Amino acid sequence: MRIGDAAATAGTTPRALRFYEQRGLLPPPVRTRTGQRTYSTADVARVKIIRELLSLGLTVDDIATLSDHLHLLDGDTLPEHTVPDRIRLPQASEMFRRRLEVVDEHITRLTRLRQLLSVCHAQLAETAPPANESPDPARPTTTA
Amino acid sequence: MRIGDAAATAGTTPRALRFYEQRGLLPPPVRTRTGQRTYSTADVARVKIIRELLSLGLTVDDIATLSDHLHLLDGDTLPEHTVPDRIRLPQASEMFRRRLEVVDEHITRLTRLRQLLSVCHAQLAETAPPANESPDPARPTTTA
DNA sequence: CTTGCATCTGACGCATGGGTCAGGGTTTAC
DNA sequence: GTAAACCCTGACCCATGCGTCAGATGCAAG
Repeated sequence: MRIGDAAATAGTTPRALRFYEQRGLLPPPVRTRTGQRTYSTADVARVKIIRELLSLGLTVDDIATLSDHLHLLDGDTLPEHTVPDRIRLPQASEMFRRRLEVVDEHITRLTRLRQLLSVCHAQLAETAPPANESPDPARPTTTA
Repeated sequence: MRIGDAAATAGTTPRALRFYEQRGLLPPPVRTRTGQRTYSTADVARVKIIRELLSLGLTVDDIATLSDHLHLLDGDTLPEHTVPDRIRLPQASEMFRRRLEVVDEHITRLTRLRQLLSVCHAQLAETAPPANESPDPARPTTTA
């Protein structure tokens, strides 16, 4: 599978795959002797995971730090590629901790923002002719 | 009050104030006849609100759209400056609705991410020699 | 063999929220 | 009166996550 198909299958673009590779999110893929990248379905799966993590708010650098442990997620079965060292494990663990803190903080902030927006919205509805309003959707759908 | 003091009082920099002004978050301030900007305490209050909203994740453009309604928040008492029209009210209301949706979505995503991180962290702790771990911080501190 | 799409590398572009000069006037303090 | 500190505008710089072009090959089809 060459880069175009791989990218399409993963729901992204060739450019993104090269970018991920360059930034260490993806192992350097097997090349044909003429230099064309070839990807396996495992590679594609990994790309999907990467996209998921990005969409969740992790940065490229975060994911690069994690790249040797991505197999902990879903069906990703790619071998570790950059470093086999256990030395970075505590570091990764630290990163998780810090990330968790940041995420918790974000959630807190967003919850406050939500409240604020909803107050503004309500006040606006009072002073303005009611156009088309949705009844206050109460609290965030923490259904996840 | 000139720009330096105003910025310092609001906890930011002169550059930021000029930037907010340029992007329509702040009304063009009164100038001395030599062209220096002067700010009132109301202006400063508004800057604080702007910073709060930014820190909550609103973009500059969002806040610009809201700028005529910022007085709904806190003690902001600046007059509306760009448009007195009521025409944009429904639009602003729409914006609030959409923003609320986006925020809710973010909260949902972040909550998922949080869970994911916490799983990874736990698995890492299993396979790795326990260096220095914090006991799983459970759920986001929704203390706000 | 030739056409035409896919791929290669390298480099510059975009939006965000400002930081940081550069080159020149203003205000304040001694 | 003169230096220090502040302010002015305009312009370029940073990191992120790619998009987009340019010029050169590669590959599959007729």
